[in-house]
Amino acid sequence: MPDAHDVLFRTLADPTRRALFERLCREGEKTVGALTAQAGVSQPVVSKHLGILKQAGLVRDRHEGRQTHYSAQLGALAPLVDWTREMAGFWQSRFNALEDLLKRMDQ
Amino acid sequence: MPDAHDVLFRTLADPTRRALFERLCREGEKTVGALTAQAGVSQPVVSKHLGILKQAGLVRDRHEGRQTHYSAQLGALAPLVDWTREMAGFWQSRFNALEDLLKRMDQ
DNA sequence: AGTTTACATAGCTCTACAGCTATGTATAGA
DNA sequence: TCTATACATAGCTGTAGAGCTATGTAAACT
Repeated sequence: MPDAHDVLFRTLADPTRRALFERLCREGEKTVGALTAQAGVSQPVVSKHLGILKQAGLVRDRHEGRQTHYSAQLGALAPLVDWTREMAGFWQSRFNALEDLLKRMDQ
Repeated sequence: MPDAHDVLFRTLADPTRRALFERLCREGEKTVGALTAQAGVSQPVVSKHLGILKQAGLVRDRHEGRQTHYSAQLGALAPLVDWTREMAGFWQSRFNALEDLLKRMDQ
């Protein structure tokens, strides 16, 4: 039974799938057709990726007639942020190459 | 040519490899032997994973006699943090399920 | 009812890669 | 120098999964 980090990393590791998620983040809700038009892969492949993103909790779907609208669920990224913070935390007292990183995280 | 995000996500997607990186973050510098003893896979596999982590910039190696000491390079996680922040940014004006996330990121 | 459109599912192939064992290389010790 | 130790590399096998085409399902339109 893979943990939350596992699912997130594995889901986002595929470039095509990550690109779909990024588009949904940037441009908001999109239909499968609209996503397919720019994805560079076939419609079944897009549907499959969206299914995997949905399983990971990264997207929601909304049915409207025969269209399905997908949208990103940003909250699902929380475990990833936590993991990064945790790794950074372990290191906090060791090096200072991480100052850059912490500056980024704290904005 | 895969970009930095691609390399990071793909590198961290493997559980065995991510576990190695996590141990190096938690416990600091370790030899290949010490890592192998707890990894649950053979020594060549550990060496291979460490090589991949090194290529991704996530670890450094230091040779001392016939031992090789590996240590985590936290700075390499920066692109991942930036990516997450970017995705969050795109959404900032859309939903507020992300308030949780931003709270975490800003500490 | 029949057709078209939108998406999902099924079934296949092919490649990437994680794991193994065996071997190579280099350092430490006898 | 000969052996033992520590790690890296080579070569192989098995499997997960990303892509495809073909087909299924369901809604809109005529």
